[in-house]
Amino acid sequence: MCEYRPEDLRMAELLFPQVTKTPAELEESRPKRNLPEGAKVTRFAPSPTGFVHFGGLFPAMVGERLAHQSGGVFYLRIEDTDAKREVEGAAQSLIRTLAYYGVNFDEGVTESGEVGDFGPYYQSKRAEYYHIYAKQLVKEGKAYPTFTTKEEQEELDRVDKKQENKTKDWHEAEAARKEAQNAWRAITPEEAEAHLKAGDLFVLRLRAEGDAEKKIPFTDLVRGKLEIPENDEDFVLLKSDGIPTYHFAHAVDDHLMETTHVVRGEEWLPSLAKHLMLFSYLGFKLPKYMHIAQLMKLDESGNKKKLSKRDMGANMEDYRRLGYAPACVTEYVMTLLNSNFEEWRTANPEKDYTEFPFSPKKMSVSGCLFDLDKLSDVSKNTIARMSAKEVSDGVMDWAKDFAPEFYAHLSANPAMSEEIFAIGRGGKKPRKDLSRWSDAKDYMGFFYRQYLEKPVWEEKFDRAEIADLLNDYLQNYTLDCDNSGWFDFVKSLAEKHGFCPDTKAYKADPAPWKGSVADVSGFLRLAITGKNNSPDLFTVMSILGKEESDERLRLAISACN
RNA sequence: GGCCCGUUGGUCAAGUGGUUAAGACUCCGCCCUCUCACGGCGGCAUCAUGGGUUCGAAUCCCGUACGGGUCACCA
Repeated sequence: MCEYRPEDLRMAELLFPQVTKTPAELEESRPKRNLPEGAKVTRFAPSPTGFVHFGGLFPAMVGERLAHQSGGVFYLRIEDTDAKREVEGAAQSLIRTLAYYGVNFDEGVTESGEVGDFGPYYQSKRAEYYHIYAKQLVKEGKAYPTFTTKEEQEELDRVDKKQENKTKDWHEAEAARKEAQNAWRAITPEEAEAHLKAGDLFVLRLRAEGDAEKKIPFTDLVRGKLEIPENDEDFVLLKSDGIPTYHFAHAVDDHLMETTHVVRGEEWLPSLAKHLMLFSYLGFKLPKYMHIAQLMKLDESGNKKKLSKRDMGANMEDYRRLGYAPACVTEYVMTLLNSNFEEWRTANPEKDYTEFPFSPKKMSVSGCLFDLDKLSDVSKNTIARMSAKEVSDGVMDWAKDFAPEFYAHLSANPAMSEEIFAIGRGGKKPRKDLSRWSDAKDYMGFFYRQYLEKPVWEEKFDRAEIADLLNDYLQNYTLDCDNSGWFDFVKSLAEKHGFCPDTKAYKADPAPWKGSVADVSGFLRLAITGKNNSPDLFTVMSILGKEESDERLRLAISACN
């Protein structure tokens, strides 16, 4: 078992003189999870390079659901292994944004610091652990260093890899890779020592004994059975600054943190072979994998493309500004995650979405298009299920930050705002007027005198006639009755002025009439709300009160001239 | 270019060898109705393609096309 070759031992000492522990000793000193059977441990492991976008909320919610629905643990690990790309404060804003959408962590990096026994949860603080395993791999002859001088390194840093890939000659690149791989594999401890003395930098590479022609059967929890070629690439484990690459960090961290289910985007599928090899070389138990489909958008030429950070609507902060309630967004994400969610929702309108039995197997394998229309629809339904208070609070909360003037009106009389949002709420056929908080002003702004528009009368009616009618109404109406009593009054008023009280009769034979009761209601509506559409007029006037209604009628009458 | 993954209406999709190929969104029409919103009814429109296997294929196999991903000391 411990039959190491002397040159490998020598190499290990040369490269990692500071490492004294063995993996076994390390693991002995680490805590172990003690979770019930079936409890899943998942993580969200972003690199702190910017804001959370839709494509990030996706896997985060999957991990959260999986863990919490099984009584397990969901933790946040920050993959800050690339100092060059790191953005100041990204981790904190990410935590806040996810919390806003109800994605909360049990463990890991939090706003108030690190929580949990399996830390550190910043990869940049875990160098010690990576080096212990790295040294072990060198001892076993499964890893070797390749050296570059500082100058060569600077040159490499200058290359824009993305650009290079576009114009690359793939055959040439592959041949060069193989050649370099073979040359460096033969490095002796003596050569390494000379490089180290010269101050050269090294990266540690895995000695990959794989054959790309051979396929490994693999089962992904989302995608089912897959065939992946064995890894034959001596990929980098440790960069020249001693910090691990994603691949190595993934293996070490998810092993030590006892992750049971790795949830990540399907862009990782091509590197899965590397991870299988690493786990096997390190003797780690392989976690279950879920590679979830990317969210797509339509580009100019009509092709689907990965939704990127730059895209409009990708930044989760945008949704707050645009007035989408977090509950609406999570609801929409759930419909994308599991297509039977909508059916479940119809059957369980009052339940929290966390009660839905989420299933990885029901996730789509092909990337779906982000659909704003659908989001709006889901939002309307979600808001329709909320209480008047929730809606009123939601609108106010939004307006406070993004429409201060509107907020001033709302907050001056929150009770009235709640009364307004109570219109048509509840019951079997609730109104669905709002898909976003920002729709509120258009919908109910007219309640506030400042937003009341001047009536624009229809040309086909005589202004004097309208004024006369409104005047008659003003002198004789009462709100001291119920809706149907009020409408009976409107009908009688209509008839008195030569308007048909029955719209059906009017449609059948309009000739004897000036118009119908619908037109009369229209005059009143325009006078009271300044608009052609509004919720039920009687309710609107009741909320406004007799005094304000009277005043508006007077204003409208004077606008008839 | 190599490798991997995918392809059911405009969008999201159900579907696992026999279905009139669900449902939701969008759009259109009608009904309800004092307007709007809601609700009800109806309509448009789908198995990428060519070969097999089978009594029978959206479903299984092979090829083709198309789309996506990936091939860094980025994650």
